[in-house]
Amino acid sequence: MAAAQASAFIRALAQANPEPKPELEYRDAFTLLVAVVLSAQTTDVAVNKATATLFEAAPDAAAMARLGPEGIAPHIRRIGLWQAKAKNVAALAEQLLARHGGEVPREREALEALPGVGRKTANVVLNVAFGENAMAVDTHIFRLGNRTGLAPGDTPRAVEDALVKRCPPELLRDAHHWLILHGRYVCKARRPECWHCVAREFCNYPDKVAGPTSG
DNA sequence: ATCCCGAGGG
DNA sequence: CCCTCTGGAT
Repeated sequence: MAAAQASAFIRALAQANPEPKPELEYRDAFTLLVAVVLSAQTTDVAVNKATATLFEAAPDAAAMARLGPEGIAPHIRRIGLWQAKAKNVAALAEQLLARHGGEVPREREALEALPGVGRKTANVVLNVAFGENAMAVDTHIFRLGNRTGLAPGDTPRAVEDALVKRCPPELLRDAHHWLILHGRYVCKARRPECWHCVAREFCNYPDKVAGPTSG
């Protein structure tokens, strides 16, 4: 897909969603970071429920560190991998205090050095919370990038690089939400619903699904 | 059965 | 590259 077509693809999503409602509701760096750390192999809805009570008990790194794994666990028992995540989040809060004055660092290296934080989580925080030139690639965006031709690549990193290169810079931040929501609800893994896709005319997917009964 | 906004370790 | 950690929705 040419660069111009990639821009048109993303602009079509933008026009359809002037005020995108993110699945994970947080834009503040600390709450977003914790929410994303909790989100592996779990639905966004479950994470939002868990974090609602968790952040009431511990709205910042200091409070979260005080809570500790045993204090965190009861809030997140309904989500997958909660035992490891309770430890990670507690350790994460402690390191934020010990090494970053209780704030979330803005540097990729510092972010990825935190327990439970890999490249994907770091990219979400860099992009969504800090507005940096980064793009997180999850399973949805990976699939969408390849299927549509928007950002092809055989590794998440390759898809990431293609997206950062092709997305208009001023749209990069919100594109994260647009793409992930589009991947979840329209360009789905099993039955992509091409018949009401707003970017259909810019998509290279060869077998565009015609209607609900054809998939 | 299969999937979900992964990271860490072998 | 592979595996494991884990629960809930569909």
